[in-house]
Parts: sequence; C-alpha cells; structure tokens
Amino acid sequence: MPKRPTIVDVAKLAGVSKATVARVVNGQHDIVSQETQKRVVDAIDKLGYERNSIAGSLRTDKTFMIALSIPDITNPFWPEVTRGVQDTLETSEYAVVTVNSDWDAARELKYLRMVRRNRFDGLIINPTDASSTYFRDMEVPIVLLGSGNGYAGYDSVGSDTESAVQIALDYLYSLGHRRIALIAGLSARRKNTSRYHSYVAFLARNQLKLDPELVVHGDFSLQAGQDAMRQLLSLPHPPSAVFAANDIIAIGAMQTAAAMNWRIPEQISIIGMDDIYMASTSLPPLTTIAKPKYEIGVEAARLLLARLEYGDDLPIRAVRLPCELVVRGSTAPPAEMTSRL
Amino acid sequence: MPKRPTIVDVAKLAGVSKATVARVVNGQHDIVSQETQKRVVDAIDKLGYERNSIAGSLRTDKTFMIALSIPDITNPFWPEVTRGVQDTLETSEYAVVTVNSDWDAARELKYLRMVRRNRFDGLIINPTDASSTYFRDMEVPIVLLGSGNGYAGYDSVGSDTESAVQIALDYLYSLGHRRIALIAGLSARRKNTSRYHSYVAFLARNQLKLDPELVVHGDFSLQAGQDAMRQLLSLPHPPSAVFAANDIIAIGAMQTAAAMNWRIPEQISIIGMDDIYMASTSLPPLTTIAKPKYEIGVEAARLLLARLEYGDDLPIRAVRLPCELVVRGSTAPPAEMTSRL
DNA sequence: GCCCTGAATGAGAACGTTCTCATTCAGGGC
DNA sequence: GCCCTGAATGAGAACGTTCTCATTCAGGGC
Repeated sequence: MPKRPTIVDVAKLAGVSKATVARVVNGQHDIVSQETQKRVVDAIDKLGYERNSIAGSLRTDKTFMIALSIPDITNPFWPEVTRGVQDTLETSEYAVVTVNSDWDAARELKYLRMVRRNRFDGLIINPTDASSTYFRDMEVPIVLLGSGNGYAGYDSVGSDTESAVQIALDYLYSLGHRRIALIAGLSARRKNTSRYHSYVAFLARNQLKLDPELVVHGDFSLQAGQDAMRQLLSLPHPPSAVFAANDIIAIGAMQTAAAMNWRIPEQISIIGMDDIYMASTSLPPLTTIAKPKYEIGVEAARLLLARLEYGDDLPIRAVRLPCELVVRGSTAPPAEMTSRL
Repeated sequence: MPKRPTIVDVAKLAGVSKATVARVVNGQHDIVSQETQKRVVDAIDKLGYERNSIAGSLRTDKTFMIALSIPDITNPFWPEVTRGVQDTLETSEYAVVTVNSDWDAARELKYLRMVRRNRFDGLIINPTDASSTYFRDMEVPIVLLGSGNGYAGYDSVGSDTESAVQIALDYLYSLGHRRIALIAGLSARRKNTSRYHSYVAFLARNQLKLDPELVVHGDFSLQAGQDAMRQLLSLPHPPSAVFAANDIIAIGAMQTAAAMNWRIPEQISIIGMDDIYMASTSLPPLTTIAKPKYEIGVEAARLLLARLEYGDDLPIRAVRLPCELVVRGSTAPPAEMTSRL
C-alpha cells in the first residue's frame, strides 16, 4: 500500500513551502496570491492529498470529536435525542461517539477516561447518580441531559416535566375524570418524586382527595405497567383514568386492561409520557405528553458549541423545553362504571 | 488551565528516559526492572499523567476509532444492531462513531471522507446503492451490513431472509391458511423482490395459485401498511392471513383491520418481520420473524476485528445469521369468513 | 535614489508519542 | 584479568500538521 501524500509532497510538487500549502488548505485564501493558490490546488488534486486531522489535532489540541453518553440506545427514548445531537454537531464538523452507560457508574467512568485519553473536545451526558465527583477533572466542556439537579456549574437541557404533568392531569379533569390514578416510576429516583408532587398539587388545586390506593409504584418497564394496572382494576372502586409515568408503563397498562376485557378509552382512559414511536402504533394509539426529544438533542449540542466557542465567558444555562399534549385514542370522557360488561 | 503532564514530565520526575516510561505505559513490564517500574508508576500517579492517544495515533497510524454508517438510528431496527457493534468493539478498546446516511448517497460520501480524514481504522456500513465505487479508495477494512450483493470483495453480515420468509409462510399454512396475502416493500429494491420470490416459491411448493390481487406493494411505512390492508380487506374474497415485509407495515395493517372492525387474529391473521420492540407492545402482540439484530452487530464487529488483525490473509466471509419465528397473538387458524360481524 | 510599508512567502520549532539503535554494565566463562 | 553476552536503559529521529518569526520584494512617497 503506497504511503498517502502529505503536505510536504504537495509543497514539493507545487514548488512552495508547506506553510503556504497549509494556508491554502485551511482556507486563508486572502493571504495567498491567486497564482500560488492555483498551483497548490492543482498539486493537491494531482496527488489526491487529504489533510491528516490526527496530526492537526496534535498541534492544535482540538480533535473535533464529541462524546455522547446515554443510558442505552436501545431504549426508545434515546435514538431521537441522539439524532438531534448528531445532526447539530455535524454541521460544525464534529464527529459524535455515542456510548451506553447502562446506568452503571463504573461503565460511565470508563467512558469519561476515554474522553480524556482521546482528547475529545466535549461531552454531552445523561449522568448516573455517581458521576458528579468525576466531572471535576474533565477539563472539557460538559452539557447535561436532564434536570441537572445535583450538578451545579454545568449547562443542562431538559424538558419541563412538572408543567407537563399538570397539562396531562388537567386534560383528564377537563374530560370529566375525577378518579385519576398515578402509576409512578421508581420512587427512589428524583424525577418520579417530582411527578408525584405534581400529582398531589393537581389534586389539591381541584379539591380532590388523595386516595393512596390510586398511586402505584414500579420501575419503567412494560411489566411494571401490567402489574400496576391489574392492581388498579381490581380495586373495589377502580379509577376512570390512569396517568402513567412513561409510555412503556402506559402500554403495559393498556395490555392488561385489554386482557381483563376493559375497553379503552370507553371504560378506562390512559395517558402516557414521552411520546416514543410506539405510542402511535399501539392499539388504541396512546394519548401522551410529547417530550421534545430531538430538540433536546439539538439544544444540548448548541449549548456545547457555544461553550466550545466562548468558554467560561458565557453564564451557565439550564434550558427547559416545553412538552406538549398529544391526544390520540386512549382517552375519552368517563363512562358510567355500571356499563361495564 | 495548567498544561497536562506529558511523558517527558513523568520521565523527568522518575529520573528515567521517556522511552522507559513508554515501555511501562504500554505494558512491556518484562523489559523494565521492578525497581524502575515502581519509580515510573509513582511518578505517573503523582502527576496524574494520562497517555495522549492522539500523539500515539500520529506515530502508529492507528486511531482505534471505527465508523458505523446506518440509514437512521431513529428507525427501530438499528439501535440494537448499533448496540451489538458498540459492545463488541469496546471490549477491544475501539470507539465507535455512528452516522446516519438517511439513504442519501451524498451524505454517505461525506462520511466516507470523514473516515479518511480522521484516519479511522475501519468502517461498518449498510451502504446506499451508490456507494460501491467509492469504496475502492478507502484504504481501510470495510464490513457490510446486509446481503453484500453488488459489493464483491468485502466481508458482510446479514440475515437469512429467504428461508425466514419460508418459515413464516409455512407457519401460516400449518395453521390452515390457504389464502395468504403479501404486503411487499418497495419493488424497486432488491431485498423485497427476494421476498416476493420466496412467496411465489411457497405457493408453487404447496400447489397454491398466485392471485395477483393478494400482492400489494408499498414502502416500509405505517401508512403503506394501512393502505395495503384497506385494499386487501375490501376485496370480494379477502385473504385469511397477511404476511407483511416488516413489522411497521404489519402494525399499520393491524390498525386498519381494527378500524374496519376485523378481529385479529380470529378473523384475520397477520405476521410481520424484524421483531422490533414495538412488535411485542402492539395489541394484539405481533407474530413475526425475529431478525438477530444484536447478533448482526456483534458479528459485523467481529469480522472487522479479525480483518484489522490479519488483513488480507483472511478469506472474504459472508455471514448469514438465521431468523426465528416468534409466535404472539396476531395469528390463529382461519375462521369461517361468514362469521364476520 | 533612498527609505518605508505591507503583501507574499519561507524556515523551522513544536505538539507528545513510538521505536530503532546505541550504550552501559553486571556476571559468567575461560 | 579479559572477553562475551544479554539485560536494562537512553538518545534522538520521526509521524504530519500549525504557527511564529523572519525574509524577500514591489511600489509609493519624498
């Protein structure tokens, strides 16, 4: 395999110094005379020269590589976020290395070390709980995906979950529902507590009584949704509507309802959160709160680009993007409970 | 921001040459005396030295970066393949840059140039039709995702779609179905023609007549599945079962069937292909042919690693992984058509 | 005619590794 | 005591850029 041509080969063929070739390659056209420029370009074409960005990175300490650390690309929430990050960074010539932390602090730490070793220019990360302490030594701009709670000093991008929950619950209320259940995610994690708080606030605002039987906890799985729904529908006085902490739970809940011969939405309304692709393909299609997934990715990339350009001159920003109610087929006004077959 | 320590700083502190530090850092412990080794390790710890892999890459011409080019990470088929690639390459210390070609040859070409410029060590790609000619100048090992037809000279990993289609159709036949429709993908693309051929072969093998009305073409979208199903169910003599070219089409078909008040699977059986996550969350859950997505990614990464290690000494390999029938709730023996409500 | 200015270009160090040779030196054989 | 061997270590070039200064030189002002 013949060696690839370098800037020196081009310089020799064009009869100029490598400094001049570098000027042409890096687009400082104004500084090089027309005539010289042409000679250089011709030589480049003739040799098929391509700039070696590794060598450039060594000199400039800039790699144009960014790491994106997410829990799992296989989880339907993340591909769109990833796509938003990729599309935005690519237009500025950055390449994105996506890694999956699997919510595992040890894996995450391994990737943080990779970021340092490979001299990546920046990091966008949905952090595990443990990572805060490691960030200190990163020496590289970091943008957080998520609330950013517990990570002072970094830009962050998240969605406005609190008001989104209010929108969902208000919608169910406006349909006439008064007995509304909550299937929350794992109570140990902060964001779910926030959903619970929003739920309590909603009840208070509408003078509704909090019925502990209507609040079920579980993780974010299909199974959790199925189990929770079985529990709710077995109550002596079941809810007429269910708000699930995410779409996967909601779809699990719908499966159980269908299996127990409850008709959705005639006998029970269900509303989810996230608006993953599946939400539109379930039967019935799921009413849900759409999180701006792609935009979250775009915005995170923008914050990082700004930080890369201006460094610490910029104030820390915490961007909260609005969510949106998407009404599909899983919600309707409540029916008389007695009409159940 | 203080400059990061280099191998020279370590050498100075440990009182040895940088060659010796390099030997320790690169794990050639046997060559360095115990005593010297300890001094070097202590110095590394004290300074917090971390090897600069950019500088190493310049010298060794090895970047430990791999590019993975897929159509779109947002398409539910690809995240699992991606995960398989990432998990496998990471254990060999490679980082993976995932890019989305969007089936666009110009985008793809842009990424191929990036691979060259950044001196990536290898490429795993699901190629657009146009790319064959560009591969010549890549000077880097390439593994193809897909059939590899039309790209002689490269390793490839795909699934055995032909026999998978036979398995699906045989299953429907074994349930008693004799009037089986095919919703094919775009006929312009080779792999769908292959599905059509398998369908025709199945009919011939079982002495069934080919009814052109039972073959509908479309693209791979939900919409296409919906339209095709409407067409099929409006026939004077509708099919009792439908084989869809992928799960998205199948789910679209189920939605239309439900909207037209056909009961699945009692009145119409539907079978898909791919086994994306959604297939298990639809109502009813979709019977489908599971493609080994994660394994495809793993195998592609393995082929690439082998090629990176042994170069042209290895023969070209075309791996075909078996598919598997996953029976869920969308298929059943055919009912009397007259029992339709 | 001389000097000054600024445009155009070149020389060469530097980035932080790796890797080839060269050098040092202890210990054993005679 | 001398030589040889091999283990341990060091010197310094090289990878291909970028970038700072230095140099060249044409043209204009006086």
